[in-house]
Amino acid sequence: MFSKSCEYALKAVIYIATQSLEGRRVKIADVADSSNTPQAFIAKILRTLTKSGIVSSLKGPYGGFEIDLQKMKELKIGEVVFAIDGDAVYTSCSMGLKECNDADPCPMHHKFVKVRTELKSMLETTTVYDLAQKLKSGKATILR
Amino acid sequence: MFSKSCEYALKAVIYIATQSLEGRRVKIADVADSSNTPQAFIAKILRTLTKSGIVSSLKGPYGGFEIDLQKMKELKIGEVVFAIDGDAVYTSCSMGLKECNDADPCPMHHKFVKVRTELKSMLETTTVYDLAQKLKSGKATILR
DNA sequence: TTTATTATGGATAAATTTGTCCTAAATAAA
DNA sequence: TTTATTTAGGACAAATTTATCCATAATAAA
Repeated sequence: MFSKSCEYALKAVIYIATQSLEGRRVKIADVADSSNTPQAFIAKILRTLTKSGIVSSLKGPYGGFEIDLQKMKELKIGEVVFAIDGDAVYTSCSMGLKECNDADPCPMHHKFVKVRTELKSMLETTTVYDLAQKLKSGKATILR
Repeated sequence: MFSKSCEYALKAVIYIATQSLEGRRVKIADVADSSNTPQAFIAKILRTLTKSGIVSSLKGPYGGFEIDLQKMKELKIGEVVFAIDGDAVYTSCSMGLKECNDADPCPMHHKFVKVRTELKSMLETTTVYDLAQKLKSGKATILR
């Protein structure tokens, strides 16, 4: 569904959000440990997320990553997915056709669009804040 | 969503079905041309589909691939997806957790399951015959 | 101002997926 | 039985994704 990079990004963003809720900035090593992702790899992904304005970063001692409360309440997980995987989830054809749309569809198009629309709406309505709450409350996990 | 191999498989199976409806067995080169897939690669995928019993093959002159009418009416596209990509579509966690289920979910689990259930039901109710009809009638394309 | 700390960035490596090529085996027709 | 045709199978190559490593830049505290 999503690339591995994107899966890592989602975990990282949600973890950073939980820590920001507690007023803590988190280091790369922290993120890697707490989201079970390879450190050097998640570091690279975090760069992308920083450039995209999804998280903010600070170098040096007491530095690290954070997401402010206002931001995480507005931030939809779809934006994280888009930052890493682009618009493939929204536009790509289930059979891999370059162009596939209502006017000129592949055989699966109409059925597939229904599912994709539901996915899209899920991604566009779920906020990072929502998910961070679930993680923080212990109702969900990010490890394993 | 699906692997490229799986996309190719779907196109190939639907194409073979349309030809079987016309009473024609199709050669690998045919399938490759008509579904816009690399020949040697689709050949390998067809082997898997043959082993899985999704299509049947015959060697030698006048040989090729086919799917009988009864079979294509029963065959759900989910079976094709499963033959190539395994059960990832049905079971894999959106955040990549090894285990993720109702009892021990990732933060996105409950929302994701809804989408996945819809996808699953689509895959389990759509037959190859349905899609072959769409292609045959010109209401859909498999090229581009 | 120096030092320790932490993100940034680029080069490179490993793993996986995608794609190609060649030979063998089976089959139908002549 | 021989030949042409077509799938089967395995080895190998290219491309992409995932992952690691090391040097640099920025920052806070001493």
